[in-house]
Amino acid sequence: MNLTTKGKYAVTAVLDLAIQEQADVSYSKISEVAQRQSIPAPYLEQIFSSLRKAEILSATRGPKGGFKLSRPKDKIMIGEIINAVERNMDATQCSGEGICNGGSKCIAHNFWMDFNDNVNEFLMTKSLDDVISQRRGSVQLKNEVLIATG
Amino acid sequence: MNLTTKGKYAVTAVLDLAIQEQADVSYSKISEVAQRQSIPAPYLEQIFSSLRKAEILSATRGPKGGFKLSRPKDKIMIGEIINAVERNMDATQCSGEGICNGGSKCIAHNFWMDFNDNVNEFLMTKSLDDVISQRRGSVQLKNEVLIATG
DNA sequence: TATATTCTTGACTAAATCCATCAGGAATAT
DNA sequence: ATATTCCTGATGGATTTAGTCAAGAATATA
Repeated sequence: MNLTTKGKYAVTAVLDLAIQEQADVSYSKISEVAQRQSIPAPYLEQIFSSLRKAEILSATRGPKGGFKLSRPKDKIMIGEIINAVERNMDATQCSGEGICNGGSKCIAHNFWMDFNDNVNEFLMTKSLDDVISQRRGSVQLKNEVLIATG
Repeated sequence: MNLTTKGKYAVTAVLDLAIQEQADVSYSKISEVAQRQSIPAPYLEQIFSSLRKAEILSATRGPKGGFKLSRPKDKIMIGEIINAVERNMDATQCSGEGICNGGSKCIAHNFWMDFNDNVNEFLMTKSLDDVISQRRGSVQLKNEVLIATG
């Protein structure tokens, strides 16, 4: 599994756009976002390019142009952002193909599949809105009911 | 966050030792484990060295020597193994120090902390025994009650 | 229309990290 | 003694990461 600076920058930058949207700013320039979030601007250029291709952001060129979210902030999941810019979020050694020990599954294969499920469940159920609102434990997982004990 | 071949080899190799133990084999040689699990032997040497220092494995030298688990297999958690050999399993950009945006916390900081908690909870509640027994959903998480709906 | 502005694309690079290999030494069983 | 096995540290090639840079295309505005 891989979660690099690139993916973290991506999440931070998209969160920035979501916050701008809350403040009624529609388009933000790369240079603005880069400065606010301490991200190298030319690097953010690359990252936003991927996010636009993944239809998470939309862009217009020229003066007053920039980037904005392509969907409401409760409809964009953190996992989407990461998948758009990261190379490989799979934990299995064999990319899920089950050939991790000489053509067959290694003894840890199913464990890493479960781990993948866990990570994906977490990342795909957290929206930009959830993160901005600092909501914790607000997501009701499949087959589970949350009961406060403290 | 980082989960590399090294960490995956480590988990596989320790699972191998746990399975050997079940078959009443006490000590296994590096070369044996390496061959069974398709892991380069000199690399596994490095890995086992770290695991011994972390007191997950114990070793004896000489003929009939080798490695074995230092504890029962239900008392060794997968997360321990990974922590012993991987460089950095922290997802925050600032190693948790809260200096990810010019001295203060970036807007994604708390999210990555939650993500860390999620991953650690998963990895630290799965023992070698759990994985070998293919148990799924057997772990009751804090503040949660599992209720089958299907 | 001219111009400044902003995204768009692709090539490029230094540094870091990963994934090992290898050699020589130390301990131990027989 | 000797063979066996772990122990340690140095080394190195390949890959990936984390950016930089330059030239071009689209757009708003005067």
